[in-house]
Amino acid sequence: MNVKTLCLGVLSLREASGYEIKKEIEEGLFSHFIDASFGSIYPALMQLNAEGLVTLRAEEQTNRPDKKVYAITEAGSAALIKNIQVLPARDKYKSEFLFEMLFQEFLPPDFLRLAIEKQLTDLKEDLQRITECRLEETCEFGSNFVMDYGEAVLSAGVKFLETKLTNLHISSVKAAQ
Amino acid sequence: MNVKTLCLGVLSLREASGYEIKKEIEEGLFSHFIDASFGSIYPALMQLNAEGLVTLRAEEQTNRPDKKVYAITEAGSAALIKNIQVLPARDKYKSEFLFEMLFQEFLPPDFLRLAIEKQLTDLKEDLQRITECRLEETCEFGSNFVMDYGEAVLSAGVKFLETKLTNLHISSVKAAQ
DNA sequence: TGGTTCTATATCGAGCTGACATATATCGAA
DNA sequence: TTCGATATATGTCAGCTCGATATAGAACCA
Repeated sequence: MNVKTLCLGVLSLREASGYEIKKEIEEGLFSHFIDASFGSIYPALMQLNAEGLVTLRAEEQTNRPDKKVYAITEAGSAALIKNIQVLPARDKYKSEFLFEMLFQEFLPPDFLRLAIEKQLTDLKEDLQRITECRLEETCEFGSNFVMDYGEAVLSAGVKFLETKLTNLHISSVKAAQ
Repeated sequence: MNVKTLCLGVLSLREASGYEIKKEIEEGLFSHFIDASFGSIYPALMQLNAEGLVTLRAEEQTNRPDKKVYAITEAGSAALIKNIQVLPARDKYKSEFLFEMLFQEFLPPDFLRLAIEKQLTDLKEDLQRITECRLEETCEFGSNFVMDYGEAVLSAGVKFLETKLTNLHISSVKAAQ
């Protein structure tokens, strides 16, 4: 699965500019399970346009570069549907946090606590974003599935880390006594 | 966090060849939260060697290319400890599965079930690998933290998907009646 | 008035993946 | 017994992606 298919996915919900696609990926429904940068989105849109899978309409704006609004074509929809009918590749999960935790014996206690608190904040932000997505009633069939899955997994992480933090607190109080 | 730091991390546990590092990343403790290919591991090891962060010993083998065994140096350990004392970047999670689920209204019911079953199998395989890691008593301070976190999150995913599959079954039976 | 953030497009070096090439050993199935 | 698959073992390379950077005006707050 590449950025081109991802763009087709976003454009199948509504037409959008490259900038708006990036925002959808960062803040919207897609944010929990996919990422892409401008450096891959813009070339992908140009290619999709060349292949006839999207159309391009330049929206004039006073004193700004034209907003290039892309819309999916029928061929694009067909390509999307074809691309998603492939057994999904294994999830890819990269976590510097867990890497650092593996070597926590070499970390100063204060830093350890700070790192765990950051991870907790990140997870809670993700959960918050899901809550916001639920309020914006854009709910298709699949979006509830995705949001419920995300909520289940993220909540489990939050619960685990909160317990760990409490234990850390207790043991540091004990050590001080 | 790059592949060089990752290699230092693995080598801090025991000396290993590039091939063995890859295996550790695929099957061992690191598998839950990091990935790297030969195309990045071999160049990383060469660079680390050039920088004096690891040493290289060629182990002769009959009828096979020499096994190049790398070991971390003191400078390497220092570099590792320095590199992990940076607040971790946000977790990166990429899931083709969830992308497909978002558009599940366009998927044939049989494929939908198959995709969910594959995801479930993948998650259970990950859980199984954690169980195996627990048996091999290589447990450092941090490894329990990492394994417990992984178990918490993966179990939540499994539980969610099993419920979904049951519901799918019920609704397809109802539809058949 | 000045600083920060937002809208908006685009490029590019560096890093990484996934596929391929190479070579041998081992082990089960046809 | 032969054939294919899997495992050991190192390495290259095209192509994809990230993250930083460039550009530039708008909006907003202090």
